[in-house]
Amino acid sequence: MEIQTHLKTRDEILKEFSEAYDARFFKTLGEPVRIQILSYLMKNGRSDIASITENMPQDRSVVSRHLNQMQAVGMLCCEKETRHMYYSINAQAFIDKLENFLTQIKKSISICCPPDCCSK
Amino acid sequence: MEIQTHLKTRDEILKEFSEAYDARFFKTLGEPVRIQILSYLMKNGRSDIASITENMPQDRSVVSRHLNQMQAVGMLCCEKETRHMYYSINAQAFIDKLENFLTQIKKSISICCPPDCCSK
DNA sequence: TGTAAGAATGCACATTTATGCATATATAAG
DNA sequence: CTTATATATGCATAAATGTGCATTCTTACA
Repeated sequence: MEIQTHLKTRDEILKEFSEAYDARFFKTLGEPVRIQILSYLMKNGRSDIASITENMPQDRSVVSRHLNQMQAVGMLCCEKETRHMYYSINAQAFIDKLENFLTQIKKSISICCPPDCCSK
Repeated sequence: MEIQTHLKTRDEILKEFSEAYDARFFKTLGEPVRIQILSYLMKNGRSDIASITENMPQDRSVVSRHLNQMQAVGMLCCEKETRHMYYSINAQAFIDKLENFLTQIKKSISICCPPDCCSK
């Protein structure tokens, strides 16, 4: 039985980094329009699509699609009530995803990077 | 003189959040090809463009442009030596940016979000 | 000085993505 | 049951982005 079975290899660390990475999540974060929606929800809380769209130049259908995408990647959650679709920030999932990625990045950089990796 | 001059208003918090947000940075993070480059640099450290390109299907010029963009948003740093352009992860700047954004998100959500904001 | 190697840039092209209109679906109200 | 409202979806279009080839630029080396 090996002594260091609990220690992770460089490859394992890098694999965990890759697994913590969600391209769609960051693509979703990369669009200013969606950050504007996020700001609105932080300021006004749970809102329906019509309310969110009032402060934006985009068409209602466009905002609807953005919201749908943001929900799909775990940033928001939604509930249908009567005719309205209410969206709110999925704070826990959102922060968890960012924190998890940050943790993996830190681990990968500290363990995997050779000394000359991060010069300057 | 007011008592709470050191306390930030909701609008100030949201403004700080907006300022911590860098669309280009997250757009850069959203492309899997660039994450592949990042992984390579984590594994192999400071490398020139030719070496990085060896393990990728993309053309050298394409990789060159990705690297340039990653450097522009603060993820990498580069040094020209003789004919070679060496890139390495700008660990401090990279992590700082992510941590700063995460901090602002947390602040904004905890202070700005109404109680019903993050239901479910 | 001429040649080769590494990288950057101009350009064209393909893919992705954002957008808005028209329409469809679902639900509330009269 | 008809109409109005809120949202979702099909479709076409425009803009952004990724890609590769050809060329240029810089620097090392013969």
